[in-house]
Amino acid sequence: MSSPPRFQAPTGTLDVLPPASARWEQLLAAFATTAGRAGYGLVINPMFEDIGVFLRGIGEGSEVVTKEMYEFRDKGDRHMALRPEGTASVARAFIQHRPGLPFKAWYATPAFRYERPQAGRYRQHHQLGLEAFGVEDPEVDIEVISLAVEFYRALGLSRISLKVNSMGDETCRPAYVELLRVYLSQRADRLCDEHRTKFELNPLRVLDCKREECKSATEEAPALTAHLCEPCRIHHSAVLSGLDDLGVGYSPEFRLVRGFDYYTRTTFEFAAEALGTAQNAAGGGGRYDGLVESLGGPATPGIGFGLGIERLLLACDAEGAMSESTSGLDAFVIDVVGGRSATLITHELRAAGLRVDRAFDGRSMKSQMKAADRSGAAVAVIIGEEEAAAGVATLRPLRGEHEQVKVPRAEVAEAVRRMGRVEARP
RNA sequence: GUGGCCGUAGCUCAGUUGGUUAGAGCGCCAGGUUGUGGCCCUGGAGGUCGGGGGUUCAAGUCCCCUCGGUCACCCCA
Repeated sequence: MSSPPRFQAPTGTLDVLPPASARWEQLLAAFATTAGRAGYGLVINPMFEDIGVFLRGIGEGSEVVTKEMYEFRDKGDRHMALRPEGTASVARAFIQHRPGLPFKAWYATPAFRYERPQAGRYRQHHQLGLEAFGVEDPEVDIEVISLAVEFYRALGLSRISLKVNSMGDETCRPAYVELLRVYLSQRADRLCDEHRTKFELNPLRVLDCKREECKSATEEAPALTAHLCEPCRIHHSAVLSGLDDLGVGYSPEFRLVRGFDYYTRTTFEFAAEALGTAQNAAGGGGRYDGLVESLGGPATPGIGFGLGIERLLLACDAEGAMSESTSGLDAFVIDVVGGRSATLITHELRAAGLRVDRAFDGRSMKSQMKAADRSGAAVAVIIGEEEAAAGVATLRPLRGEHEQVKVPRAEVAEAVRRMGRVEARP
């Protein structure tokens, strides 16, 4: 019947179909709840922007921007790009609309990066994130980090580790980078092949290098956290003590260098320890006090957090968290007298707030019963010749110990509710 | 962008040293059971063997190219 598919999802993209998509719904609902409870409102943003938003926002020192961005010219010859992450365009919207401060927002968005796909890495992935603009107080850093922790916990994930660092600011970072540059130049021969010649470009990257040579060469390297200016030092220690006070476990990690240029002061990253794959970052974020200004807005501090849905679900799989649930249908209507009764009854039951499906195409009772069984519904509502003549419906429980009963048409909704409630569904 | 491994039915796979009309299990549809799902039995639908080219009397099987998947590097969610 079918020839080989002419079209398929582009490399590195994913189709998420039911029933697997049910977990996406749960995940989104859980995130909306966590963020909403803390006063963060949903922001819906374009998936593409003038490319400058990302070049100036995320920065040209980031490979996500220089090598991986989907860029194009539209029919008006505007140079656009698909968003590679969420924060820069939320910042752009903040500048454009000037909402009152603090501006606390959350988002769910696809993100696009042209890379070779592998476990937990796609060309289109989906991010959940939240941002707080206009607050310099370290207490908001603690809020953002703890909301992330709370979200992981809400999903039932336990093997998530947290690393925290500070990137300093424009006062203390340049001096530190120079210090690191000198340190590295004295040990250049011990660095990995790539960084031996390129460490000058971005010395911070060497700290993050996974190769053994770089790791051992930087073991004794000066830490930025030890060279922060006084305001950054006070900020950083307030964040750490706040996490302590909330009982949030973390490890300080002076090697933690995140991929976007906009970070200042607090940066953090969550790793899913249950994932044995190379891509185990389950989320991360940090403070970006210079971002709004670099996009042409008023100097406004900010901090945010983002995570990738696909990767988070892999972590859930690895931990056995958030397993797929059944359909949750309350009833399945079977009609062997033409199908119109099913139309009327499903309509009534749905209006009564029940979740109800049915079969079409006038199939045999046996076939409809099979469909009812497969649907996961708790109860089959059967209309045959007898029921149609008598103005009743037969209710047959599909799980559990109830007896099959006949009820008047007007009482079907109530009877379905009764039958479904008593049987605890797994 | 670089490298390893892998592409046979919707899914998981078998297919001998190249040898007739390519198989199984699960799933799907129908029947056994003309008013009852799950278990069982029977039957059916479903494949241009990822695509293209080549070698050969003969290719799912060998060779080349290509597309896709997967894992790793790199980078990150």
